[in-house]
Amino acid sequence: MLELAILGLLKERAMHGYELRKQLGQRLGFFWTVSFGSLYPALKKLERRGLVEKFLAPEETSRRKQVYRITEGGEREFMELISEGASSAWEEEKFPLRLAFFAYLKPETRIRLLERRKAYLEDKLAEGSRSLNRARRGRTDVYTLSLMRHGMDTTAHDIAWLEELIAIERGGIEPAQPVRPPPPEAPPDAHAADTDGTPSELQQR
Amino acid sequence: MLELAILGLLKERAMHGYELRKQLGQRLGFFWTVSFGSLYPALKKLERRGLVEKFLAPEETSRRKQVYRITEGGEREFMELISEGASSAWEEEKFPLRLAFFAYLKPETRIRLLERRKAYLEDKLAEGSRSLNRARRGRTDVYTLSLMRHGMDTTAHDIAWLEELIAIERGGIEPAQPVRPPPPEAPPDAHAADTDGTPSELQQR
DNA sequence: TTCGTCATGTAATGGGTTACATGATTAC
DNA sequence: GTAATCATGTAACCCATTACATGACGAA
Repeated sequence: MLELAILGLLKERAMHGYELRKQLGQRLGFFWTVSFGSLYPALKKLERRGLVEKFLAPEETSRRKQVYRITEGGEREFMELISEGASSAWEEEKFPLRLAFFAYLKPETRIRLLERRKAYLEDKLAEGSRSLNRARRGRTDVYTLSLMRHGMDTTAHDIAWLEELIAIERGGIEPAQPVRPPPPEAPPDAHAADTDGTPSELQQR
Repeated sequence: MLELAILGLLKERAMHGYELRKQLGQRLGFFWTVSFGSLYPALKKLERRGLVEKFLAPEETSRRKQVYRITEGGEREFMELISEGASSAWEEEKFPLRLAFFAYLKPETRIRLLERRKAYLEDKLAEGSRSLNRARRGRTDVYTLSLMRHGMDTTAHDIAWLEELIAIERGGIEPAQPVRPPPPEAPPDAHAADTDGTPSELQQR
């Protein structure tokens, strides 16, 4: 989970740990936040595996920022993780993360994943409705019933959202536009790092 | 988390591990499922702490079912866990579980918890809208944007649901009605007066 | 007699968190 | 000069999971 997120963000541009976490918070904060206690070790582990590499920003900035950049192996790993990634139980938690990097996938793959997720939620919904009936026959308390109903509402809403996304994909509206990583590599201007990590130069120039 | 769930279920009636898991799946399956690999050890741990106790169903069933019953200490622990339970980050995951046992709480406590949760979600929503604006200014890809919007929609929906629950509580409609354990339940000789001090005095109104 | 489901457990591992420690830089 | 926030890290733990092992019981 964390690894996918890190690789995905580093794919856009090189960053140091602290910034990585900030970005994560801004983009996926709704579903997901990481603590430094897991971020830094994860970064080290990725480095040992050769999926990311440090490129210490030169003299300029004297502080010990550990700026990381994704390697080719990392790019490969990222693609594998995101397009299939031996994941299971269709993605209860992980799905949003995957979606956040959808722009890097081919349209067919996107559709396939969206459909898969949809099928999973539909199953869950069906199972939920069986449970709800059972619960109604027994005398389940109001709170549990309300909880079940709300869960089902939410799931139905999620399904509708997926359908919308699928329709857009199929409509070929092709809204995708991956953020392009800065040309081959750009160690020299590491100091160009913005003052506050806000996505001012998050795009291609 | 698991402990609260176990205690809550055992409060209704004595059960063995396998059954506990089934119940859990039926009632909270929408949010939550447990594996045996965590259930059994948790049960043992609770027993060591004296919060539940085994009462091997006599000769009758010869199989080695380990039937557990909640103790008085367990009841106390349960109440503590559910009404405050040093929980943090208002309950992202844990809240539904808490709600499932709301019937055991006093109306004021219920309202307090609902309000707290609501406030938390409102904060989150506000923070989300800040993130969304920021994201829109930079050129964030459509998928991330859609994800953010969907997350906010869902949260808004959750808030509305909480408001509804709060209104019901305040309306004094008092729908609460803890599941009462079916009389004596177990084989004839469950002795010990009754399964345990349970909801009879729970529903003080 | 074989299959499904009931029933209990352990060992290894995963994937994160909290709390702590340390220090540089910036803004007031 | 002091507080906030930037920045990195480690150690101890938590809470669960997967995979495995074992076996009883009922039904086809």
